[in-house]
Amino acid sequence: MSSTPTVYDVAERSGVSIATVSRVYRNPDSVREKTRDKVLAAARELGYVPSGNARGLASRSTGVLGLCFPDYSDPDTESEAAAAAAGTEADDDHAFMLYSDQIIRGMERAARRHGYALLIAASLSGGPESLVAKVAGRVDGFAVLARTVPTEDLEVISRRLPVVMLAGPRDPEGPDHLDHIEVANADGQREITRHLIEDHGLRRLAFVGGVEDSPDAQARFDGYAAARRDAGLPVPESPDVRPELMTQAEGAKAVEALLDRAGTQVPQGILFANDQMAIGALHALERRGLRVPQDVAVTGFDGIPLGRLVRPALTTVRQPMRRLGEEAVDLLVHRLGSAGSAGEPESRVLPVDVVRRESCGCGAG
Amino acid sequence: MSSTPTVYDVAERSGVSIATVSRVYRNPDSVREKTRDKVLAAARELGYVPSGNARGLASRSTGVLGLCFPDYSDPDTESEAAAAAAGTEADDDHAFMLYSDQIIRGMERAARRHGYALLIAASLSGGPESLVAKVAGRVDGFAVLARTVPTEDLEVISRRLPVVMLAGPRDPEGPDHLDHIEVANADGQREITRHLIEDHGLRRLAFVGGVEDSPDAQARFDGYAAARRDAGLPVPESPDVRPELMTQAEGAKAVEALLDRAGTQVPQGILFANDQMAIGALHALERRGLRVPQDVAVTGFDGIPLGRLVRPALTTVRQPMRRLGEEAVDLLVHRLGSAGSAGEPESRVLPVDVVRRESCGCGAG
DNA sequence: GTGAAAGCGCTAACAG
DNA sequence: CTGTTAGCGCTTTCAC
Repeated sequence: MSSTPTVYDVAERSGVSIATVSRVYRNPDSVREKTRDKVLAAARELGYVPSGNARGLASRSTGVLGLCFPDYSDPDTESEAAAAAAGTEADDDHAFMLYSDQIIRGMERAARRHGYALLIAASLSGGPESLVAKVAGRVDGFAVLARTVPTEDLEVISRRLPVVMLAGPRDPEGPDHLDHIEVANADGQREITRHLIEDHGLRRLAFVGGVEDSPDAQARFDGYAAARRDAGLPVPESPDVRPELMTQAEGAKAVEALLDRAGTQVPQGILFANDQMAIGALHALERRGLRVPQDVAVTGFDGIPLGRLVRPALTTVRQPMRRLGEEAVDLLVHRLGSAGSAGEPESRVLPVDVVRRESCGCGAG
Repeated sequence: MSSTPTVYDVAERSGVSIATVSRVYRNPDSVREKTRDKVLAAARELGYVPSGNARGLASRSTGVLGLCFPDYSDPDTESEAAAAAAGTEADDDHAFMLYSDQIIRGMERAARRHGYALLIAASLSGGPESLVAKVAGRVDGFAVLARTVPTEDLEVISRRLPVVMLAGPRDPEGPDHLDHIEVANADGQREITRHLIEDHGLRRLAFVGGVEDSPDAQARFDGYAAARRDAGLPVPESPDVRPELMTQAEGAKAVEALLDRAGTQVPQGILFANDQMAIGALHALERRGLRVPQDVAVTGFDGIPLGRLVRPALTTVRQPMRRLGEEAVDLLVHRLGSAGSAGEPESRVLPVDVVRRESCGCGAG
C-alpha cells in the first residue's frame, strides 16, 4: 500500500524517461533489452503497478468488456440460509448454473480470447449512482440482459459506447442503435410442439406459460400456438396456466391446477415454458400416480443440466446460453474495431435445438 | 461513437461549473435541486456518461474488486465442439458449475452488497502485459485462486493493493503480506475417513489422490493418513493411485488399476480426492459388477451438485465455495477500510462438512 | 451552494 | 531507440 510509485519514480530510478517506462509496459519490443531490464528491475524494487485508470484515460480505452444482469439471486440472506440449514431441495435452484452464469462463462472466455477482461455487475436501479453507470464508465462496451437496465439509461449510454442487448425481443420503443441477440424461442417451442403432435400423435395438450412480463415466455407461447394452428388444432388465446414464478414449485402447482380442472380429461402432454417448472411437474405427476411419458408427456425449455439427470430425462429445447455470451463479445469487439462503429444495428437470432429424451416418449438419447 | 461529451460540455450547456457537474454525480444532495435538474437534463441531452477512468484517477479508487482464476476451461475450441457434436458425457464437466463459477457468484454477491462491481479474468502467464497486471491496475483489491499468478508478480502487486489468496495452503515462500483463505482439507478428509473406519467398520481402504502439484489434494491425503494413524492402521507414504487429471475418466481408470492390482483383495472402501473422480468410479465399479456401497464404499471431496444426483448418491466432504468468495470480499473490503490497511495478514480456514449419502453405506439424507 | 485551479498517472505524437 | 510536451476527464481543496 504506502506511497504508490508512478512512472516518474520508475523513470528516475532507472535513469530513463517516463516515455520509456511507458513503452516497456505497452510494447516491450520497442525498447532495447538492456534498457527494458533496467526499467523492470526498478519497477520491481519499487513495487510499481501501472494504473489502469491513468492508462485508460490517456488512451481512451479500458480493455474491459462488461455485463449487466438482473439481480436474481438476491432475496437471499435469510431464505438461503434457511434452505441450507434444512438441506431442502430449495437450493437446487442455486446449485446449478443459472442463465447468467452460463453467459458469464461464455463472455469471459470469448473476452479473454480477444484480450479483454470482463466486468460483471448485477444491476440495481437506474439513475446516476447506479451500478450500470459505473460499469458503463469503466468498459469499452457491454452486454445487458433484457429488462435489466431502464431503457432510458441505455438510451443515453448507448450513444457513447457499444451496447448489446441479450435475450428478450428487440424493443421497438428502445434505443435503436443497440445490437441485439436473442434465441429462437418461438421456433423452438413450435418445433417441440410439432414433435408431440405429429411424432407422438398427441392431441390433448396443455401449455404452462411464464410470468406476465417475460417476452421470452410470450414468444414460446406464440410458438406453441403456431404449432397448433399448423396441425389444425384449436388455437388458444393464452397459456392454460400462467404461474407467478418459473420455479419447480410453481411447476408442481401448475400440474395440480391442471389435473383438478381436467377431471377425467387429463392432458396427454404438458408443455412448460421452462425446464424448472417441467421438472417440478415431474415430481407432482408422480405423486398423482401418473406415469411420464406413458400417461402424459412433459417438455421443458432451456436445456438446463438438471434436465438430463432427472428421471425420466427431460425432453426440452436447448438454448445456447454460452454462445449468447460469446456472440455478444464478438459483436462488441467488432463494433470496437475500426470497421464496426459505423454499421447498422445488428440483430442476431441464435438457433435452438430440440433435445428428445424420455419425458416425451422418445427413448433415451 | 461520436464526440464523447465531458463535464465541460455538460457544465457549459447547463450554465454551471464543472465542479458542480461533478458534485451532481458524486453527491447529489450537495447541490440545490434546481441546479441538479438542470445538470441532469443537459447530461441526458448530450449523452453524457462519467468516465470511470478519469474518476478513478482523480479519486484513486475504482469501486471494483477483482478475481483471477486459473485458465481451466481452455483446451476447448476443438475438444468442446467435438463433445457437443457427439452429445457425450464429456460436457458434463462443463454443464455443472466449476469451482471458479461458485466463487465468482459468491464474490459478485458480496461485492454488490458493498457497492463494488467485480472484474474477472482467467489469468494467463505473468510478466508485464499479463491480464493479472491489467486486473491489478483496475481494481481496489482482488482475490487470486491458488497457483494462478506467479508468486513473483504477486509480491510486487500486493505491495500496492490488498490481495487475498484463495484455497491452496499458505505459501511460506510467497509474499507474506497476503491475506489467505482456505478450506479445511485435511480435517475433512480425516473425518470422512474416520467415518468409514469407525462407523462402517471398513479396514481395507484405498485413496486416490490428485495431480502432483495440487496442495489441496496433498492436504486431503494427509488427512486420510492421519485418520489411519488414529485408527491404528498402517500409514501409507502416498496415495494408492495418483491420476494425471482429476476428471471422471481418470476416476474410472483409477478404479480399473486398483481392481486389477488387487486380485481378490478388493478394497472395502475407495476414497477419492475429489467428486469428479468418485463419480467416474461409480460407473466403472458398476461395469465391473461391484455394488456400491454393499461391495465397496466410495467417497468424494468437494460437494459438487452432481454428487447428489448420481446413484448411489455420493458421500463427500462439502467445501463452502460460495463462502470462499464472500469471505474474500469481506477481507478485501476490510483492508480497504481505514482500519484494515494496517493489520497483520489474516489467514482464515473455512470449515467443511461431511455429507453422508448413500455411497458410503449410510441411508439417504 | 458554487467556482477556480491544480493535479491524479499515463499515453501519444513529435522530435531527436 | 529514447526524450519532450501536452493533455485525457474527473475530483479536490480552497475561496467566494
